Amino acid sequence: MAVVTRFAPSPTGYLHIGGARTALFNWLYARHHQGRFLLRIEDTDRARSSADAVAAILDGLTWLSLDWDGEAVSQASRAPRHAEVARQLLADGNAYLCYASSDELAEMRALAKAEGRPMRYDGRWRDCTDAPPPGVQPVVRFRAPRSGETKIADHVQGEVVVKNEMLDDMVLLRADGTPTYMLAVVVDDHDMGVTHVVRGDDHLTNAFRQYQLYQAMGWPVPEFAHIPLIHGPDGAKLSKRHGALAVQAYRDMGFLPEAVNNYLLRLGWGHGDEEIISQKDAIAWFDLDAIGRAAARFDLTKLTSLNAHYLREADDARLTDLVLARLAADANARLADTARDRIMRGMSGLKQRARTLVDLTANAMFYAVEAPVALAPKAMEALNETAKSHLAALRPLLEAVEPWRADALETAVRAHAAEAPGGDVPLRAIAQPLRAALTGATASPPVFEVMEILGRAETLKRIDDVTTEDAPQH
RNA sequence: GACCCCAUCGUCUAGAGGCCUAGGACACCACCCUUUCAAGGUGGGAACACGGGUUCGAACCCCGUUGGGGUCGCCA
Repeated sequence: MAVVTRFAPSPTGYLHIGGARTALFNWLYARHHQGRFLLRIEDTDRARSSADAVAAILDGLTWLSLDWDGEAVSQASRAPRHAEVARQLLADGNAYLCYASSDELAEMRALAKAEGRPMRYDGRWRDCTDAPPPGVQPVVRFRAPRSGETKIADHVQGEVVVKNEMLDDMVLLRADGTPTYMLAVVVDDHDMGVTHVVRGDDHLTNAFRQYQLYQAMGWPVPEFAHIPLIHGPDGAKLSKRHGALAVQAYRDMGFLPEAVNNYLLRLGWGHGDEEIISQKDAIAWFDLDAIGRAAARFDLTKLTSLNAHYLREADDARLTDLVLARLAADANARLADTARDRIMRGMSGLKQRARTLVDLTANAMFYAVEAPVALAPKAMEALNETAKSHLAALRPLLEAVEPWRADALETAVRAHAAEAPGGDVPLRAIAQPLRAALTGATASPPVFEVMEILGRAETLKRIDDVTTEDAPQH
């Protein structure tokens, strides 16, 4: 049978990093088996759902290139079908009407708490033949088995058993006739042909009640895989207030989607000693049974390291576009006409020195702007009097170098350093001031490469800017 | 509190009774390379939570303890 998985977020907020991992695992499993990966928006709680949240979720999945098959299903739109199933359950005696008021429920809750046991509906309407109280809209409750036990063979958690007496009669249809999550998720997963339910292990206890519902309807029960939640760096649960950022936040921080995917994949899943895993390999290797049972902590440093790797591998033109877009958003950047061309040509040298797109953009700034460049404090320090005299002595030589290429420039400057009056000067005594003058920083791509890309005129202008008395200071 | 789940370096993990004096990655330290910074190379410190079993033999199996986590809604 073809594998069908689904990702079923509720649109009450953005797609956070934990949800993204759940989506990734579902996607990977489906693609591994050449099955289908479906998307269902669980919006049965109308009050808390929003179109913005749906848009943010779709945007997040798209950015991670987790494409879903077919149209995203709105769970709310399927309410009539949910009600239909509830009616069938009622007709079959697997459900009943419950007229208990919220006050009565609150009493049960209070009593349960006082007695130190979990809140469970006491089933007072389960077999009640009394006349219903006037004016009360009933809810539909599931008639859950009261004895025996329910067993789930979970792909991650293994075999988990719970005594049926621990489970109460859950609400299927609310007083207003709308379905609850428990009913909707089972009906939809069944109707959509979902074969494997992969979700956070906060749903593990729900799985038992859902299992019973499948049984009551006589439907085949899907395979389950409840994956551990992601924790924050301090081991506490990752919450929106505690590091569970929207995937878009990682995009803004300058991470590449492939790095986020690789990182998320390695969080709770491993394949031998493999660390850098391409999407192709991930699809080939992914397996639910290899998912770890313990919760993992989110480590931004490791994500950053992975990102640096993917940045180095990324296509220059793609990175140039990304950097330019960030530069364009920076109101302070005075972009030169040649910015794109220079950044594109300098990208291979730039990208291997950056860990995020934020770094990359900052480091590309000296290529993007027109002279004079802003000097960082350390660059200013490097440009002391000795350094300036070296630059001044170098200037006429640079004016004459042919061709204006990195290799020729390096040969010329090295020769000049070796022939310097008063013994040879170490190359760095000249290269560092040059770097400071040309890039405004003390670290950059190879300085001769920088010179070639900037061109003779721009190079000389930048040298003049720092060797002239009224050089602009920033 | 009840029920359920989990437990290998700081972090992510490999490990499915002997291959483990526990491997890899990130981070950290040192050295090499080097025009800077990265990258790369080499080396280093760093873990089987604890206590009982079972076994010729346990990181791997069992029990308990401790410590984490999850769930207990007419939310999803």
